Amino acid sequence: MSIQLVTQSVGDALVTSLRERILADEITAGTAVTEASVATEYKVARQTAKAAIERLVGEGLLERTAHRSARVPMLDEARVRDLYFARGVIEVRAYELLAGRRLLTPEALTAHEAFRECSTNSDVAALVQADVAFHRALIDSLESDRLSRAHSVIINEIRLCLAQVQNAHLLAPAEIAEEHQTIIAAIRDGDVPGAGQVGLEHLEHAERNLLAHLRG
Amino acid sequence: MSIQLVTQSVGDALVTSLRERILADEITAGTAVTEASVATEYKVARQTAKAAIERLVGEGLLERTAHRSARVPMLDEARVRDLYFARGVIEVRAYELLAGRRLLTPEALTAHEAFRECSTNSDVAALVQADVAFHRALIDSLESDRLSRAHSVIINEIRLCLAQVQNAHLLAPAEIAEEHQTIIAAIRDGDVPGAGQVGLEHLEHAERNLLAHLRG
DNA sequence: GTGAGATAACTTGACGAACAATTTTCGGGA
DNA sequence: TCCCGAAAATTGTTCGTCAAGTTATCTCAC
Repeated sequence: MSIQLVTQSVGDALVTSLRERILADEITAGTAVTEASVATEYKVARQTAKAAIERLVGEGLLERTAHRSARVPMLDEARVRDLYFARGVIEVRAYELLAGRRLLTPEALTAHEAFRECSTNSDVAALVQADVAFHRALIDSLESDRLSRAHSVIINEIRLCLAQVQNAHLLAPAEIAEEHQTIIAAIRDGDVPGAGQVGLEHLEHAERNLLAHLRG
Repeated sequence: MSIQLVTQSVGDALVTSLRERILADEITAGTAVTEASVATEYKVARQTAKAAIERLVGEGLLERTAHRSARVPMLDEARVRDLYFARGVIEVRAYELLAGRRLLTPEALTAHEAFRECSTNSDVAALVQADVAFHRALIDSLESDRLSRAHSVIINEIRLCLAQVQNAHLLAPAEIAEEHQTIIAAIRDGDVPGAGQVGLEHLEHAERNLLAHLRG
């Protein structure tokens, strides 16, 4: 048995890099992401750039219509509502299932602690990252590839929204940490409806803040 | 205001055609779907075929690892379990929400009637199609693009499983129609936990039948 | 000056050919 | 029979080209 190496094709690396840059708000919403510009920037063929853009369109991180350049989608109210609604459908049921099994993985608890530690300093990007990691860890606990994948797509698009309002301090870290704690407590107690309820409130809270900032 | 024409690029049409053929079990599991074969079959460039294959891989309808040909994934127990689990997370919560709103669209009711009519004759493919249409209509009632999309991906992969056991009559049409009826009734009555419960049982029923056939 | 229409520039859609890297297949030798 | 190396097949990636559609620009009539 030989030792396995982890390799990555140019195309995969390109997608990864672009995704990171988009989620970091380094590629801002509205600006055109043309196949040619990506190709020259990364010194790859236009075909390769095209393929990467198409994959990101599939993930919802870029938008495009025929014969027009791809753009990072603009943050708008309908989008935020739809994203949080879809996310809620998945997460609420997931938390209920976790509570039913009293299932709290070390990963989830570690992610919770990590968020807590992050919440003392004020680096917004790191905070968003830790928050996402916590929710992702809970979903991953159910060990369903398909569910994790569906959740991940939605979460990434939400990260996009959060990135676009990064400057605004619409996050009260301590409060969020507390809400996370109540979710964990409900799961630990096997409180099925409670886990769904506090999970839902946590999401509604975040959605309200985001919408308020969008209008104000 | 000019009249809008519906056009479709070669690539889109190619994806659509391949998807239909895969879901119709015309492209059987295990057989290689090479870029070259698709290109020559449809008389398109290899790049075009490659892009189409990549999109289908993204949908879970094809599987591929680096430098190896894409194949329709093989039906296996873990896959069925994962698919029905993920589907359940989405549909159960969706039915609860529909019940909470007492929301039954004409489309959903029409789809239910269509399935009923289908259930008298014995065309398995049409039956699967009608069943999928019913569940899709219920999810679409929530009018969330993201949720419908996530659900659609999972449903398509389930259709793949059903296609592979098409010969087996693991469906009791009348029974399924009855279960659909109970879901509708629960939603109409605003019975939130009931809607989730009967929805879950309906899915578990289908999953059990599929798993039993897989082993037997 | 302004608006409409023609024109040019830009961008994507699709194709063909080519070469490298990797996997699979196959045939021959121990 | 089993293993190994060569050949074939397949994907990864690039370049160049043309067509088709979109956006910007410019001109000209009013």
